[in-house]
Amino acid sequence: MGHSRAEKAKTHKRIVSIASKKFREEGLAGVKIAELMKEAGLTVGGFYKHFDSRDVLVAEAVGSAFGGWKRRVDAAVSGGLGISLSKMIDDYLNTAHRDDPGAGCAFSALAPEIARGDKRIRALTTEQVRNDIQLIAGLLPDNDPRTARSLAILTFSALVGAMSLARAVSDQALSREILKTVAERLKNFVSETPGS
Amino acid sequence: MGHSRAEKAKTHKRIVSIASKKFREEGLAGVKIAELMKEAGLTVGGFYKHFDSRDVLVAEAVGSAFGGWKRRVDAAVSGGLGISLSKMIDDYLNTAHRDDPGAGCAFSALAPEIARGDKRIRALTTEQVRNDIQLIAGLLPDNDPRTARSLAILTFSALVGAMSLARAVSDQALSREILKTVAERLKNFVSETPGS
DNA sequence: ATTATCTATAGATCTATAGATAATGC
DNA sequence: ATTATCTATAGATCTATAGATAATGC
Repeated sequence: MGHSRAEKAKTHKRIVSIASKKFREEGLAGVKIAELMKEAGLTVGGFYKHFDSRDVLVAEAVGSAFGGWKRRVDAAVSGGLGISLSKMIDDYLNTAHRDDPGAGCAFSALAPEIARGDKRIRALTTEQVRNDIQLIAGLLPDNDPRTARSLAILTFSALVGAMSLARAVSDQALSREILKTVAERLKNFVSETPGS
Repeated sequence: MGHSRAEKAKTHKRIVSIASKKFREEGLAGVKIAELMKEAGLTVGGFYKHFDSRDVLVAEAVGSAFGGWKRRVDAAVSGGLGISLSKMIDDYLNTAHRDDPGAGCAFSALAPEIARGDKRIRALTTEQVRNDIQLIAGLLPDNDPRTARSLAILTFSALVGAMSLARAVSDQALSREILKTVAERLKNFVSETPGS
């Protein structure tokens, strides 16, 4: 017991990171504080020196999940020679992402619970949706900005919906069909749509 | 106390109906049995003569939510002169549906919780997804069956994703933009896509 | 002296059950 | 006699807090 402030900051980040993963895996309501702290190598008692309440952690962890996804895409965009929309779609709609929600998109894992969430979470979410729409629009072939935005919104919706459905069904063939079909259709669609 | 068997059957249906609504509104984890029974005009004690466990009710209520949606679409299809895809899209992607999840589509309200659910719920869900894909494919202009199925899967995914996102964001203008844009794009898309 | 974490627990809540009550249905 | 519902509660669980402990940091 009794650690430095630097260590406390590290601990804080570790708790948030684990929570972010667990919330996406088990839902915002499904994660217990004691369990979470244990996974972080700590005990329940310490929790409230890090967060005023459970809800504060939820907001921080959801924000962290958004941040992780953003960093990942940003890295892909600026890292190599940029990322194509096609690559982004394949990076999203695959079975690895489907089977590891804890490391994946927070929208497909948590959207309905976020919709029931408090102001803070929904504000974070609004900002993130705006960012993602612009990000996808930027990856589209050079349509006029309005068309690009509109196609980006459709693409984003289809990605989130396809992953949600692919996870909800128990038949693996149907699940894969959903991922594959939506990926193909989105790629064709976007490249073929005329500029208005 | 002490009622007829016919009344018990009615009571059972009433509990399931209220549960189905509440689960879509508050999530599968958010509904308390005592609260639910009170809304049905009953008390907690009677619950377990109707359901072996809470999970049994969840499965029945999710099935009921699917059934309700199916009846609604079936009625629309056979009722008038049939329903167009365009009508169906508008019937789904509007603010009334967004603001009343309890009476709406179970996928956009519950998909991530269903994905974490038990076998029974996921089996029900698989069947329902299959039905909905076929239903949407049947509403599409006469493409070949494969194309129709593929477009139906994209359409279904986009509907569910758009509603999920529209509910998750707090900015009303953005929320409406998502609904409106996806509705328009889907309508254009489907009518313009060549038969392969 | 301050504080990061721990142990222990109060208080609230939720599922499920036991036993009582008042009807139905043979 | 059977049973649909009620009242009451046991048992489990979860959030949050109180007070102790062992470090840091002035």
